[in-house]
Amino acid sequence: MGIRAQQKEKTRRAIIQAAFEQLSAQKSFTQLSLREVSRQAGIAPTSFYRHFKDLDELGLTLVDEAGVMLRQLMRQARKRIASQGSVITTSVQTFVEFLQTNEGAFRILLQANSGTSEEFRAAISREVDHFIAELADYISKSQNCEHVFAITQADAMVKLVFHAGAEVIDMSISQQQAVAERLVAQLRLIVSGAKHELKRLNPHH
Amino acid sequence: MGIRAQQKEKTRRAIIQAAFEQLSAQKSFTQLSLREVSRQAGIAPTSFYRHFKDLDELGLTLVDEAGVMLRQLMRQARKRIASQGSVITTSVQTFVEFLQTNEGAFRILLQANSGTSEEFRAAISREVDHFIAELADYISKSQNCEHVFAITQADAMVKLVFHAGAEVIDMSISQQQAVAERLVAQLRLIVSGAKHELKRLNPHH
DNA sequence: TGTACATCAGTGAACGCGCGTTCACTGATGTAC
DNA sequence: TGTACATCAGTGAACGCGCGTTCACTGATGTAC
Repeated sequence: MGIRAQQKEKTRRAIIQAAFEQLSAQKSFTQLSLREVSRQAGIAPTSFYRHFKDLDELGLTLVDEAGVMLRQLMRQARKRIASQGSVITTSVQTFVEFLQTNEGAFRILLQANSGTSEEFRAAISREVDHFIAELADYISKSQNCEHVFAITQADAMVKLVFHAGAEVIDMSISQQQAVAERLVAQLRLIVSGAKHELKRLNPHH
Repeated sequence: MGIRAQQKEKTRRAIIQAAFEQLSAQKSFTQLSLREVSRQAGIAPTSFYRHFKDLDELGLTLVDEAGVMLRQLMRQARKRIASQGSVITTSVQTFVEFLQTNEGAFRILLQANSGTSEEFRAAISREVDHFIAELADYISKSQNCEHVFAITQADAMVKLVFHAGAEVIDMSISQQQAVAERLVAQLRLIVSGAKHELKRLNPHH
């Protein structure tokens, strides 16, 4: 890669990073401004257009990046589960750690999808659904249950996890602990309920 | 109430209604503009100030109004449950009906709390927590279980319901049906899991 | 009931501001020979 | 290696726009006597 391409890539990263950094409880994606992001990225507002057609295109890029991180999270959690067991607590713990490391990335997915273009919302749904589908796969294998039943569980679990994530991200550590514990209890309820239901439907186990 | 006070109240209602009407999947509360709301309410932008200090104050009013509607929803659901039984499906059905009747009101609560003032988010939390507390009360009575355990269940259920509501509100009726069914299955999982856990902890029942 | 004054919801003009976007330009990097 | 030209990331000036907010005002409604 030539010097010019390297520099361009560096600027592109600066824009993306600036956008992630601007996301907070007080400022959601829809409230980002091209000028403000450019300012923080250290470029003139007009330079923004050398990298993205508009803010919406940047938004889709942010969602993609966040998706990549989600997949890293999954891989990491799987690795830890394999070595430690205790699926639920390990997963929740891994998730909380990731929240802290990749705050901006998760805000894009957790925060309001509202007030954005249909395309943007679809992109977020895609990432979340992908996450749900992977979890459902895991569940249907380990419980040897129907796909729909696995999806029902996975959907509930992921939504509770993400919702808790959205709460946790702006909390003090002590409050985080309480939410994490409640989340673990809730996930256990679902797992326990699923076992119960399965037995009821397939008594020959 | 004099003519002047009546007219003032009427204008105030017009502002609130205009704000609710402007909320949609594409436009969240943070994206409302004082001028646009005033335009739709049929008044000059400057008249807005005769009723609200600023948009934030209007926002808090909208949250209050939505809270009132939530409480109506609860009363209605209770009444129906008493006469029909089948707690879960009745509740979900009641909720879906309410979503359609009070769309704007629910968007305020369901949509992104993000990108707003701390006060605004606190007001929304208050309404939702109140809803959760009422449900937890009901649960702890009917299951004769510990308060924390009831809260865990209620929190999970309300969050799943609200999340499903946020999905449903912009869907065609056929898609709504699928989400509603999945939601019912998820709530059943939680109830079933709770029963299971209770038995495990209190075998002398 | 009639009159004189006070209140105050609603208004139009005007303001300064940050925004997204366009344009022609610069000068370092890349390429062809 | 050296030269002449092409590319293109980054720029500063300029634009029109909708915004929130202020101000002095109007005229219907309310009040006191």
